[in-house]
Amino acid sequence: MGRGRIEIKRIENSTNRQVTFSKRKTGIIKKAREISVLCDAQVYLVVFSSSGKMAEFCSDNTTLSSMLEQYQRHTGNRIWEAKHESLDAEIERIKKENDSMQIELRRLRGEDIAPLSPFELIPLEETLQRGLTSVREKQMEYLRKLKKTGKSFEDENKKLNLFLQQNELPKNVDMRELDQEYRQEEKDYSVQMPFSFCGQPIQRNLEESK
Amino acid sequence: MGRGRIEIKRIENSTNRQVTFSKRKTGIIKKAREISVLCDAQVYLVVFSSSGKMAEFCSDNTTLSSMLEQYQRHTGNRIWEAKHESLDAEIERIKKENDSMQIELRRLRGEDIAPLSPFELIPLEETLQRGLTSVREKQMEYLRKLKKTGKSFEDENKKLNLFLQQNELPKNVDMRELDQEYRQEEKDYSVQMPFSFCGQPIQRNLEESK
DNA sequence: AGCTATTGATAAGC
DNA sequence: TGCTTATCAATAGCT
Repeated sequence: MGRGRIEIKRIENSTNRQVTFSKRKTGIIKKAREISVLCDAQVYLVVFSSSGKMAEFCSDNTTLSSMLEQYQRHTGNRIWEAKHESLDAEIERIKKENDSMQIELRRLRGEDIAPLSPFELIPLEETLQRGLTSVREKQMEYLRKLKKTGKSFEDENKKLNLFLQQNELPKNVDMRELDQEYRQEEKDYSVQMPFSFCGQPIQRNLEESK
Repeated sequence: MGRGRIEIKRIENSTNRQVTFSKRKTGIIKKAREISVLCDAQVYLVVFSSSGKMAEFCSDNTTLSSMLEQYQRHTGNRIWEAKHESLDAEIERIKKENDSMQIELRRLRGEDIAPLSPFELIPLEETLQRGLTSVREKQMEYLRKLKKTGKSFEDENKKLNLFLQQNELPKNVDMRELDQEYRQEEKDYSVQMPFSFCGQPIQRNLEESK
């Protein structure tokens, strides 16, 4: 239907293709409207050109969603079910990951270890020991840096007290005393000495030396 | 286009309407195929006749779902997205939970603690210390139970060696010697003594006492 | 379902 | 894109 018949195959000239798309798009949408009016039919049509332009037609008194519901009722297909399922699967996967992390976290905190066998306790203990060693190493590093810069310990002490107050921990600890403690114990702090104030003996020592 | 032009309005004669639907349905689907091939376009078309018959066309290399996704990307409309939004939100929530657990786990293992301030190290250390205490308490419990039941230590020793072998840890440790060690240190094991064999001095002791 | 006169869509050109 | 026009395609009405 035009000046010469054309073969129905991809139009290679891009400009030509676009022009034809534009014309035929108008045509097919007109056809869609006509059949919907003439035959009292429900019609939905979308077209995307190769360059990404979109055009749609939806018959009056209908929406795309109602159309899709009808489609599903008719075919039994589940259009969005596929995506739904993949989302469900991902949730399942992440939840599992979550659970195992939760369990490991609790065990590292020493909770829920009752059902563990002695053989399971060993790697747990080692992990904790390594973590503790690493943390204390880091703490020593801070202490050494503080000493080196010669920065006033008083400022740090104030900050520390503020922090301890906020965290409901023992107050009035002097950083210099802490440092003294550490210098005595530095040789094997990594395994033996807790840096924080969770042990009674250490707290007593600090208070006595005030 | 036929024997006389027709007005585009609902065809009242039901039979006629169905006939026209059938003919035009064929026509519009042909048009749909043509535009999709000629213009390399993606096309989706559904029609429902007033009597409930359905026909659809979907261009090659596409599916209705992919079409709809494209539609949504284009229009920003949410067709089925409402149903998925809650799932997406849950995934987001769990992932966040996951991330923070991951971070805490790594810190408890002593990894990624470089950016932590001294004040952040303190509660971390306390948690580790508590965990370690708890784990060692549990280990002592097992040792006490073993002693009480009078069960042969040899069996346990074999099991332990097997385990250590599998985990590439020091071998040939006798549970009885371990127990000796612990009895000496039991009073303050919870803070001081590692149960496992990560410290050189302890290993030497074990070997010396053999 | 076919047939065909007739209108409708559109390819090519501007 | 929009308009024009020569042509081909779709289809209304009939059988």
